Order: sequence, then C-alpha cells, then structure tokens
Amino acid sequence: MDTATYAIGDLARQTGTKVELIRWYERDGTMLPPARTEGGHRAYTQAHLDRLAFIRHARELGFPLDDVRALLHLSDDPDRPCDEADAIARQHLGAVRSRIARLQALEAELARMVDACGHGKVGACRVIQVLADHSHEHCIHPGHGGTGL
Amino acid sequence: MDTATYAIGDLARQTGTKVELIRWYERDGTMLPPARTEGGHRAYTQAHLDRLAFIRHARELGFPLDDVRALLHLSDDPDRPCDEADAIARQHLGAVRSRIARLQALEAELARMVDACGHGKVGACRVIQVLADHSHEHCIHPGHGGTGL
DNA sequence: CGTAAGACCTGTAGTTGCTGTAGGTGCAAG
DNA sequence: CTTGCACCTACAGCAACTACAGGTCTTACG
Repeated sequence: MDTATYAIGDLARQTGTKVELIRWYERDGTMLPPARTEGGHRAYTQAHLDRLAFIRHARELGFPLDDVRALLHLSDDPDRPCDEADAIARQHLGAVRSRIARLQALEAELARMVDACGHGKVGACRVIQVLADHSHEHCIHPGHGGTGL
Repeated sequence: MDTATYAIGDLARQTGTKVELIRWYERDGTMLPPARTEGGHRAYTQAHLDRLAFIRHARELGFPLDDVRALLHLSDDPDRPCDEADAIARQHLGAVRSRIARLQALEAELARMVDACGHGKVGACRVIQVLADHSHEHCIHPGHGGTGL
C-alpha cells in the first residue's frame, strides 16, 4: 500500500529542499496544499513528493518558476500534444546558450584584465583602469541584462 | 573649466543608467551624495560621473556590489598595492568559469531533452519525463546554487 | 513675466526565488 | 509524563533593481 503520508521534513530530506522553501512553494501556488493532521501538520502524499522533485529538477535546470508551473500544468494532462513543453525547453536552451556566449566574452575580458595586472600599486593597476575605463572600446555589450537564469 | 555640474538625468543619459538606480546607489552608499541646488536637485561633478561609470562597468562584468564598493575603495588610494583588486578579479574569474562549466552541462542536458521530444502527446514527452525523473542519473550536480552572476 | 511641460524630489511597494527569524504548538520516544 | 525536536504561522530580509504616487523645481516658449 502506498497510502503512507510524509511530513514536510520527509519531503525536505528526500528532495534536498529546505522546509521553508516547501512552505513557500505552497503559498506561491507551485505546490498544492496537502491534507493536515489533527494538530495541523502537513501530510503529503507520493504525488506531492513527485511534484516537488519535478519542481526542484526544473529549477536546477534554471527554469523560472513561471515556466515550471506551465510545465506542471502540461504534465497534468498527458493527452495534450507536447509541443508547448518542447517550446519552453527550446526557449530555455536558447537563453542558456546566449548566457554561455556572454559569459565567455566576459571571461576573456576578465582574464585579460587579470593578466595585465603588474602587481604594483593601485594607481597603475590594469584591473582598476579597465573598470574605470569609460570608453568601453574593448568591451562586450551584453544587451539589456538578463533573460532568465 | 570643469566646474560644470550635471543633473541626475545627465548622469543617467551619459552612463545608460536609470535615474532611480542612481538614487538607489546613493541610498545604498555606493554613490556619494552630491551637492544640491537651492531647490533640492542633485548637482553632480565629473568625479560622480566617473564613479558611476566605474560602477556600471563593474556591474556589467558581473561583480556584486560588495565587490564594486571594495574596488572603489581601493581605487581611492592609488599608492596601495593592487593585489587586493587582483584577488577580487581573480575570484570573480573563477566564479565565471565555474558558471560557464555548469551552464554547458545544462546546455547538453537541455539539448538532449529537446532532441528526444517526439512531438507526440505529453504523456510520452521526454521533456516532461526528464524533468519528472527523480533519479538524476544523468544529471549535473551544481553545488548549492550560485556564486555571483 | 507667466505658464505649462517635463525633469526632479521623497517615499514606498513590487520583482524573483528564496532564507531566516520569533514565538508558539504538536508529537513521539524514553 | 516530560523533554526535545519537528512543526506551525507570520513576517522581515537578501540582491539589485524597477515602478509607481503625489508633489516640487526648472526651463523654455510665447
């Protein structure tokens, strides 16, 4: 039988999530509210555990919670075509790839900066100079800041 | 003569920063409070403009504000050895490199997920299955979440 | 010189995804 | 039956902004 229930701490242990985070997901609508014991403690089922595992895995993969909720909603209805899930994943892949590209440009700039440091005084330090350099001739232009992740 | 002063909007335009962000940096202690006009408007000098450019550049490079403040503090004293600045930059470079590595692992996982999607029903969708997969056999373990950037 | 647009002011609340606290109650093992 | 941990609610705070609301100052035009 799997009518067993889990306390919030069990879910936390099994998914590597903090207890407060699980409660926060519930307030947030990402986790469904479980039944309660007489004393008011949350009593989760296997379905809750699965849902939380799904959420945490998607979050580890960098999906924003909005996307996670959309994916959860899709997965609740197994007969729907999965194009939407695919689209979300594809879009996320695109965001990850552009993030990598920008970080690599940044890595090059930082590496150049660190290489050029002559370990003398701050007044002659390339690290400080590059940061102070207003002209940005050598600089990447990372767009407007951050699409996800 | 460069006794000219700048209004907050001038700084915003010249550095591509939003006006509220400049005020926020001031409340925050990252920007120094400028003189005021009789009517109470902020009157910035060239030094303020330079400082803001420094801040924005460092932020674009992904340095957390704490690091930016440390770097600003160092750059205020040009006779100090620049090892500290170098250390901050090096540490940041390390963080960027580990971030890239993790994103590349993630990219591979996402690409695999998307490739495996058969465009059928959600019930058979690899995207959903991989996310629901609790076992994480194939999964990266990104440590505890995110050092900077 | 008057007025109206628009830039500026302060203060506060919201964003995302959590984390941590205070102050109290339930539950289970010894 | 007690002790101590797990649990409860509610709220405050983190980074680093962004976005109001509701008012005041400056400036340019007529």
